[in-house]
Amino acid sequence: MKSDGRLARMLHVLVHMGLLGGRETSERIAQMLNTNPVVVRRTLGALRKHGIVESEGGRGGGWKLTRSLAQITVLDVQKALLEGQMLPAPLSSDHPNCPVERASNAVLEHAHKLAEAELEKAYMATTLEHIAKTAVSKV
Amino acid sequence: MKSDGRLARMLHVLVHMGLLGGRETSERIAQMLNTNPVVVRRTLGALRKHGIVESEGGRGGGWKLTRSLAQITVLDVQKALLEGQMLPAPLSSDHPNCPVERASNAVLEHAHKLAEAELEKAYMATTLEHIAKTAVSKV
DNA sequence: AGATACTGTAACCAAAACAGTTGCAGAAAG
DNA sequence: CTTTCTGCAACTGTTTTGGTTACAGTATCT
Repeated sequence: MKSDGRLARMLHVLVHMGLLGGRETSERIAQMLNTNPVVVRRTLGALRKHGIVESEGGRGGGWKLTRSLAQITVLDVQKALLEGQMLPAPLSSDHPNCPVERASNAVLEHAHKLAEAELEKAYMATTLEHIAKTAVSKV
Repeated sequence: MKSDGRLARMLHVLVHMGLLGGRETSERIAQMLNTNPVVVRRTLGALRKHGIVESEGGRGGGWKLTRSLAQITVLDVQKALLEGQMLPAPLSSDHPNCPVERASNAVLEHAHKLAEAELEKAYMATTLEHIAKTAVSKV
């Protein structure tokens, strides 16, 4: 399974933005992430749609958090990045009428729903401020 | 995120094999899954390495379960198909020494471990016989 | 007004993972 | 010694993420 690094990268950069306090350009954020300004705009754009950050064009523009680190949970960020389910069950659809396939799929779906609930619970319980404090205390 | 259909397909076909009782060729299994004999051999090959099925070459050969459906759990099948972790945390590794990145990664890792434990528990609690009975009762 | 410093977005290419396909070597039964 | 199987390598297609280039739009400064 392929891991999608966007969540980790966004957590990383949002915490930095919160700690710095001001507005940051895509260029500077890209340097924080060892990547490209366009990738940053692409990904932060998804967060903007969900009201987590706001952007301003033109000279002196850039990106800023719309609320404090304490008011943003990991789940907020994840939901902004994901279109669909967080942990979709990998079902088969080769024979939709086969009762065996349906029974297998039902088992997988149930298990994934349990795991997803656990993941969501953990994500919801963690704010970006918590991450920031952990990081600072370990410097 | 991309869903890997191998687990669902293998559950499907293993239950069929268990219900039929005998030896099945890659050709017939491929028809059950609407796919190709080579894909079947490739995937069942992973299960053979873990002792879940055995194969015989030559005329009259094919694939057979090594134990009963009641003695195979979904987790057994999943472990046979997966090399690494079941639910790897999608971490970032852009700045390994940055305490913020490390704190973000730690949070993600912890949450995924909880979810993975839940998934593993559900997989371990479900045998293929359970799937077979569910399917048969719903015919 | 016009240069400058930003974002927004489209259009590509690259890499990774799973799936599908062809081709052929090897083995076992008839 | 032919037929019927598996085993395996090699190639292609597809999807998803990431990286890059290019260019249009916008706000600020002089």
